[in-house]
Amino acid sequence: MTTHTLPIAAPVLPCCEPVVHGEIDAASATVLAQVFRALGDPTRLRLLSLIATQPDAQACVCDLTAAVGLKQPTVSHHMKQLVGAGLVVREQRGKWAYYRVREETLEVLRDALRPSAGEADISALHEGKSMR
Amino acid sequence: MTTHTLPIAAPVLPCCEPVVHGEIDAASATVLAQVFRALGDPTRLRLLSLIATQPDAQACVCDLTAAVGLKQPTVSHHMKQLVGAGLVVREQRGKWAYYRVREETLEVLRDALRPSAGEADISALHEGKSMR
DNA sequence: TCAATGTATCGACGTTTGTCAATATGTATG
DNA sequence: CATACATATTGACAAACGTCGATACATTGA
Repeated sequence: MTTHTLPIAAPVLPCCEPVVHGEIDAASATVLAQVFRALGDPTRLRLLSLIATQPDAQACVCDLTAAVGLKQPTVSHHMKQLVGAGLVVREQRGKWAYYRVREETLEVLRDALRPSAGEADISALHEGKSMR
Repeated sequence: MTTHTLPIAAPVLPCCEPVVHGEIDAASATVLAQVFRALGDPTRLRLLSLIATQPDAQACVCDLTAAVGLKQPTVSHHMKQLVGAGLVVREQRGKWAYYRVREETLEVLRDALRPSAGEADISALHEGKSMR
Protein backbone atom coordinates (compact mmCIF):
# COMPACT_ATOMS: atom_id res chain seq x y z
CA MET A 1 0.00 0.00 0.00
CA THR A 2 2.57 2.56 1.03
CA THR A 3 6.23 2.75 0.11
CA HIS A 4 8.54 1.38 2.73
CA THR A 5 12.23 1.40 3.27
CA LEU A 6 13.50 -2.08 3.77
CA PRO A 7 17.05 -2.08 5.04
CA ILE A 8 17.99 -5.70 5.04
CA ALA A 9 21.70 -5.45 5.12
CA ALA A 10 22.78 -1.93 6.01
CA PRO A 11 21.46 0.90 8.14
CA VAL A 12 19.90 3.91 6.51
CA LEU A 13 20.59 6.15 9.45
CA PRO A 14 24.09 6.85 10.73
CA CYS A 15 24.15 4.88 13.97
CA CYS A 16 23.55 4.98 17.67
CA GLU A 17 19.90 4.03 17.61
CA PRO A 18 18.39 1.17 19.63
CA VAL A 19 17.61 -2.13 18.01
CA VAL A 20 14.07 -1.25 17.21
CA HIS A 21 14.98 1.64 14.98
CA GLY A 22 14.84 0.87 11.29
CA GLU A 23 12.87 -2.27 11.98
CA ILE A 24 10.62 -3.46 9.19
CA ASP A 25 7.07 -3.00 10.32
CA ALA A 26 5.28 -6.29 10.78
CA ALA A 27 2.88 -5.63 7.90
CA SER A 28 5.61 -5.15 5.31
CA ALA A 29 7.47 -8.15 6.66
CA THR A 30 4.37 -10.27 6.22
CA VAL A 31 3.84 -9.19 2.63
CA LEU A 32 7.48 -9.66 1.69
CA ALA A 33 7.66 -13.00 3.47
CA GLN A 34 4.76 -14.30 1.42
CA VAL A 35 6.69 -13.63 -1.75
CA PHE A 36 9.87 -15.22 -0.46
CA ARG A 37 7.92 -18.22 0.79
CA ALA A 38 6.56 -18.68 -2.72
CA LEU A 39 10.18 -18.99 -3.85
CA GLY A 40 10.96 -21.33 -0.99
CA ASP A 41 9.98 -24.51 -2.77
CA PRO A 42 12.17 -26.32 -5.31
CA THR A 43 9.26 -27.11 -7.58
CA ARG A 44 8.12 -23.49 -7.74
CA LEU A 45 11.66 -22.34 -8.47
CA ARG A 46 11.80 -24.80 -11.33
CA LEU A 47 8.41 -23.68 -12.62
CA LEU A 48 9.50 -20.07 -12.55
CA SER A 49 12.72 -20.92 -14.32
CA LEU A 50 10.89 -22.95 -16.92
CA ILE A 51 8.51 -20.12 -17.71
CA ALA A 52 11.32 -17.61 -17.91
CA THR A 53 13.47 -19.74 -20.17
CA GLN A 54 10.73 -20.35 -22.71
CA PRO A 55 11.44 -18.70 -26.04
CA ASP A 56 8.44 -16.44 -25.64
CA ALA A 57 8.89 -16.22 -21.86
CA GLN A 58 5.59 -17.90 -21.13
CA ALA A 59 4.21 -21.38 -20.60
CA CYS A 60 0.94 -23.22 -20.06
CA VAL A 61 0.19 -25.77 -17.39
CA CYS A 62 0.45 -28.74 -19.71
CA ASP A 63 4.06 -27.88 -20.61
CA LEU A 64 4.97 -27.34 -16.96
CA THR A 65 3.32 -30.53 -15.79
CA ALA A 66 5.38 -32.58 -18.20
CA ALA A 67 8.58 -30.79 -17.26
CA VAL A 68 8.49 -31.06 -13.48
CA GLY A 69 7.01 -34.55 -13.37
CA LEU A 70 4.15 -33.76 -11.01
CA LYS A 71 0.42 -34.16 -11.47
CA GLN A 72 -1.62 -31.42 -13.03
CA PRO A 73 -3.53 -30.42 -9.87
CA THR A 74 -0.24 -30.02 -8.05
CA VAL A 75 1.16 -27.76 -10.74
CA SER A 76 -2.03 -25.69 -10.74
CA HIS A 77 -1.73 -25.36 -6.98
CA HIS A 78 1.84 -24.09 -7.25
CA MET A 79 0.94 -21.69 -10.03
CA LYS A 80 -1.81 -20.25 -7.90
CA GLN A 81 0.69 -19.50 -5.19
CA LEU A 82 3.09 -17.90 -7.64
CA VAL A 83 0.25 -15.73 -8.92
CA GLY A 84 -0.81 -14.90 -5.37
CA ALA A 85 2.72 -13.79 -4.59
CA GLY A 86 2.75 -11.59 -7.68
CA LEU A 87 5.65 -13.49 -9.18
CA VAL A 88 3.67 -14.57 -12.19
CA VAL A 89 0.71 -13.39 -14.21
CA ARG A 90 -2.02 -15.62 -15.60
CA GLU A 91 -3.66 -15.09 -18.93
CA GLN A 92 -6.32 -17.32 -20.44
CA ARG A 93 -5.94 -17.91 -24.17
CA GLY A 94 -8.36 -20.38 -25.58
CA LYS A 95 -8.30 -23.55 -23.57
CA TRP A 96 -4.86 -22.82 -22.22
CA ALA A 97 -3.73 -20.75 -19.29
CA TYR A 98 -0.48 -18.96 -20.01
CA TYR A 99 1.84 -17.71 -17.30
CA ARG A 100 4.44 -14.97 -17.53
CA VAL A 101 6.99 -13.78 -14.98
CA ARG A 102 6.35 -10.38 -13.39
CA GLU A 103 9.67 -8.59 -13.58
CA GLU A 104 8.52 -5.83 -11.25
CA THR A 105 8.21 -8.27 -8.39
CA LEU A 106 11.67 -9.68 -8.98
CA GLU A 107 12.98 -6.14 -8.87
CA VAL A 108 11.29 -5.47 -5.55
CA LEU A 109 12.95 -8.55 -4.12
CA ARG A 110 16.36 -7.58 -5.44
CA ASP A 111 15.90 -4.17 -3.85
CA ALA A 112 14.93 -5.75 -0.56
CA LEU A 113 18.15 -7.77 -0.60
CA ARG A 114 20.34 -4.84 -1.56
CA PRO A 115 23.15 -4.04 0.88
CA SER A 116 22.63 -0.32 0.45
CA ALA A 117 19.06 -0.65 1.62
CA GLY A 118 17.16 1.22 -1.03
CA GLU A 119 13.47 1.89 -1.24
CA ALA A 120 11.44 -1.28 -1.50
CA ASP A 121 8.09 -0.39 -2.96
CA ILE A 122 5.96 -3.01 -1.28
CA SER A 123 2.87 -1.74 -3.04
CA ALA A 124 4.05 -3.32 -6.26
CA LEU A 125 3.51 -6.68 -4.65
CA HIS A 126 -0.16 -6.18 -3.99
CA GLU A 127 -1.23 -6.90 -7.53
CA GLY A 128 -1.30 -10.62 -6.88
CA LYS A 129 -4.72 -11.79 -5.78
CA SER A 130 -4.94 -12.37 -2.06
CA MET A 131 -5.00 -16.09 -1.43
CA ARG A 132 -6.96 -18.44 0.77
CA MET B 1 29.07 -27.56 -5.12
CA THR B 2 29.45 -26.51 -8.70
CA THR B 3 28.65 -23.21 -10.31
CA HIS B 4 25.29 -23.14 -11.98
CA THR B 5 23.51 -20.79 -14.27
CA LEU B 6 20.16 -19.86 -12.87
CA PRO B 7 18.03 -18.11 -15.43
CA ILE B 8 15.01 -17.09 -13.47
CA ALA B 9 13.62 -14.46 -15.72
CA ALA B 10 15.27 -14.64 -19.11
CA PRO B 11 16.72 -17.32 -21.32
CA VAL B 12 20.46 -17.68 -21.66
CA LEU B 13 20.20 -19.37 -25.00
CA PRO B 14 18.63 -17.72 -28.04
CA CYS B 15 15.35 -19.60 -28.37
CA CYS B 16 13.60 -22.51 -29.96
CA GLU B 17 14.40 -25.07 -27.29
CA PRO B 18 11.78 -27.24 -25.61
CA VAL B 19 10.54 -26.43 -22.14
CA VAL B 20 13.06 -28.59 -20.42
CA HIS B 21 16.04 -26.73 -21.79
CA GLY B 22 17.59 -24.25 -19.36
CA GLU B 23 15.74 -25.84 -16.51
CA ILE B 24 17.33 -25.48 -13.10
CA ASP B 25 18.51 -28.89 -12.04
CA ALA B 26 16.62 -30.21 -9.05
CA ALA B 27 19.65 -30.08 -6.78
CA SER B 28 20.29 -26.37 -7.29
CA ALA B 29 16.61 -25.65 -6.93
CA THR B 30 16.58 -27.43 -3.59
CA VAL B 31 19.55 -25.50 -2.27
CA LEU B 32 18.22 -22.15 -3.44
CA ALA B 33 14.75 -22.91 -2.16
CA GLN B 34 16.10 -23.56 1.31
CA VAL B 35 17.53 -20.06 1.42
CA PHE B 36 14.36 -18.45 0.11
CA ARG B 37 12.29 -20.44 2.56
CA ALA B 38 14.41 -19.03 5.37
CA LEU B 39 13.32 -15.59 4.17
CA GLY B 40 9.73 -16.72 3.90
CA ASP B 41 8.76 -15.93 7.45
CA PRO B 42 7.91 -12.44 8.72
CA THR B 43 9.75 -12.96 11.98
CA ARG B 44 12.95 -14.00 10.26
CA LEU B 45 12.76 -11.05 7.89
CA ARG B 46 12.44 -8.76 10.89
CA LEU B 47 15.34 -10.46 12.64
CA LEU B 48 17.51 -10.07 9.57
CA SER B 49 16.53 -6.44 9.25
CA LEU B 50 17.19 -5.82 12.91
CA ILE B 51 20.67 -7.28 12.71
CA ALA B 52 21.48 -5.34 9.58
CA THR B 53 20.26 -2.04 10.95
CA GLN B 54 22.28 -2.26 14.13
CA PRO B 55 24.99 0.39 14.29
CA ASP B 56 27.69 -2.30 14.20
CA ALA B 57 25.62 -4.55 11.92
CA GLN B 58 25.36 -7.29 14.51
CA ALA B 59 23.06 -8.31 17.35
CA CYS B 60 22.75 -10.86 20.12
CA VAL B 61 19.74 -13.00 20.91
CA CYS B 62 18.71 -10.94 23.90
CA ASP B 63 18.34 -7.80 21.79
CA LEU B 64 16.40 -9.68 19.12
CA THR B 65 14.11 -11.38 21.60
CA ALA B 66 13.05 -8.07 23.04
CA ALA B 67 12.55 -6.53 19.61
CA VAL B 68 10.33 -9.14 17.98
CA GLY B 69 8.32 -9.95 21.09
CA LEU B 70 8.80 -13.71 20.95
CA LYS B 71 10.28 -16.09 23.49
CA GLN B 72 14.00 -16.77 23.55
CA PRO B 73 13.81 -20.40 22.34
CA THR B 74 11.76 -19.27 19.37
CA VAL B 75 14.32 -16.65 18.42
CA SER B 76 17.14 -19.15 18.79
CA HIS B 77 15.22 -21.51 16.54
CA HIS B 78 14.84 -18.85 13.85
CA MET B 79 18.47 -17.84 14.10
CA LYS B 80 19.51 -21.44 13.61
CA GLN B 81 17.56 -21.52 10.37
CA LEU B 82 19.10 -18.27 9.20
CA VAL B 83 22.55 -19.67 9.95
CA GLY B 84 21.67 -22.92 8.20
CA ALA B 85 20.60 -20.99 5.14
CA GLY B 86 23.88 -19.08 5.18
CA LEU B 87 22.10 -15.78 5.59
CA VAL B 88 23.74 -15.07 8.91
CA VAL B 89 26.91 -15.96 10.74
CA ARG B 90 27.15 -16.78 14.43
CA GLU B 91 30.02 -15.72 16.62
CA GLN B 92 30.31 -16.40 20.32
CA ARG B 93 31.72 -13.51 22.33
CA GLY B 94 31.69 -14.07 26.06
CA LYS B 95 28.27 -15.10 27.19
CA TRP B 96 26.63 -13.65 24.14
CA ALA B 97 26.10 -15.02 20.66
CA TYR B 98 26.44 -12.34 18.01
CA TYR B 99 24.95 -12.62 14.55
CA ARG B 100 26.03 -10.83 11.39
CA VAL B 101 24.49 -10.82 7.92
CA ARG B 102 26.37 -12.70 5.19
CA GLU B 103 26.43 -10.32 2.27
CA GLU B 104 27.67 -13.01 -0.12
CA THR B 105 24.46 -14.95 0.28
CA LEU B 106 22.32 -11.89 -0.38
CA GLU B 107 24.32 -11.34 -3.54
CA VAL B 108 23.70 -14.89 -4.71
CA LEU B 109 19.99 -14.37 -4.24
CA ARG B 110 20.02 -11.06 -6.10
CA ASP B 111 21.82 -12.78 -8.95
CA ALA B 112 19.26 -15.56 -8.99
CA LEU B 113 16.51 -12.98 -9.37
CA ARG B 114 18.28 -11.01 -12.07
CA PRO B 115 16.41 -10.68 -15.36
CA SER B 116 19.60 -11.14 -17.35
CA ALA B 117 20.19 -14.48 -15.73
CA GLY B 118 23.79 -14.22 -14.64
CA GLU B 119 25.89 -16.85 -12.98
CA ALA B 120 24.50 -17.87 -9.64
CA ASP B 121 27.31 -19.42 -7.67
CA ILE B 122 25.33 -21.87 -5.61
CA SER B 123 28.47 -23.12 -3.90
CA ALA B 124 28.64 -19.91 -1.89
CA LEU B 125 25.53 -21.07 -0.10
CA HIS B 126 27.05 -24.23 1.26
CA GLU B 127 28.89 -22.52 4.09
CA GLY B 128 25.85 -22.66 6.32
CA LYS B 129 25.82 -25.80 8.42
CA SER B 130 23.53 -28.46 7.10
CA MET B 131 20.50 -28.58 9.35
CA ARG B 132 18.29 -31.26 10.90
C1' DT C 1 -26.17 -29.74 -27.49
C1' DC C 2 -22.69 -33.10 -26.87
C1' DA C 3 -18.01 -34.75 -26.50
C1' DA C 4 -13.19 -33.70 -25.88
C1' DT C 5 -9.67 -31.34 -23.69
C1' DG C 6 -7.14 -28.00 -20.53
C1' DT C 7 -7.32 -26.22 -16.04
C1' DA C 8 -9.10 -25.35 -11.34
C1' DT C 9 -11.14 -26.86 -6.99
C1' DC C 10 -12.10 -30.20 -3.32
C1' DG C 11 -11.04 -33.53 0.20
C1' DA C 12 -7.73 -36.33 2.15
C1' DC C 13 -3.17 -37.77 3.68
C1' DG C 14 1.40 -37.51 5.77
C1' DT C 15 5.05 -34.06 6.56
C1' DT C 16 6.85 -29.79 7.91
C1' DT C 17 6.56 -25.45 10.44
C1' DG C 18 6.21 -21.87 14.28
C1' DT C 19 5.63 -21.47 18.91
C1' DC C 20 6.16 -22.41 23.69
C1' DA C 21 7.49 -24.48 28.56
C1' DA C 22 10.89 -27.19 30.48
C1' DT C 23 15.43 -28.37 30.55
C1' DA C 24 20.26 -28.71 29.18
C1' DT C 25 24.61 -26.54 27.76
C1' DG C 26 27.98 -23.17 27.98
C1' DT C 27 30.42 -19.06 29.83
C1' DA C 28 31.90 -15.87 33.13
C1' DT C 29 32.48 -14.61 38.03
C1' DG C 30 32.40 -15.04 43.11
C1' DC D 1 33.29 -25.45 42.84
C1' DA D 2 28.98 -22.90 42.84
C1' DT D 3 26.15 -19.53 41.27
C1' DA D 4 24.19 -16.53 37.75
C1' DC D 5 23.15 -15.60 33.27
C1' DA D 6 22.87 -16.11 27.95
C1' DT D 7 21.77 -19.31 24.68
C1' DA D 8 20.63 -23.95 22.70
C1' DT D 9 17.99 -28.23 22.68
C1' DT D 10 14.01 -31.13 23.51
C1' DG D 11 9.28 -32.42 23.29
C1' DA D 12 4.72 -31.17 22.41
C1' DC D 13 1.01 -29.13 19.87
C1' DA D 14 -1.80 -26.77 16.39
C1' DA D 15 -1.48 -24.80 11.93
C1' DA D 16 0.22 -24.75 7.35
C1' DC D 17 2.18 -27.22 3.42
C1' DG D 18 2.94 -30.51 -0.75
C1' DT D 19 0.94 -34.05 -3.07
C1' DC D 20 -2.57 -36.77 -5.10
C1' DG D 21 -7.24 -38.84 -6.93
C1' DA D 22 -11.71 -37.46 -7.92
C1' DT D 23 -14.45 -34.08 -9.66
C1' DA D 24 -16.10 -29.59 -11.35
C1' DC D 25 -15.56 -25.75 -14.50
C1' DA D 26 -14.41 -23.67 -19.03
C1' DT D 27 -13.43 -23.49 -23.82
C1' DT D 28 -13.45 -25.34 -28.37
C1' DG D 29 -15.23 -27.90 -32.13
C1' DA D 30 -18.41 -31.45 -34.22
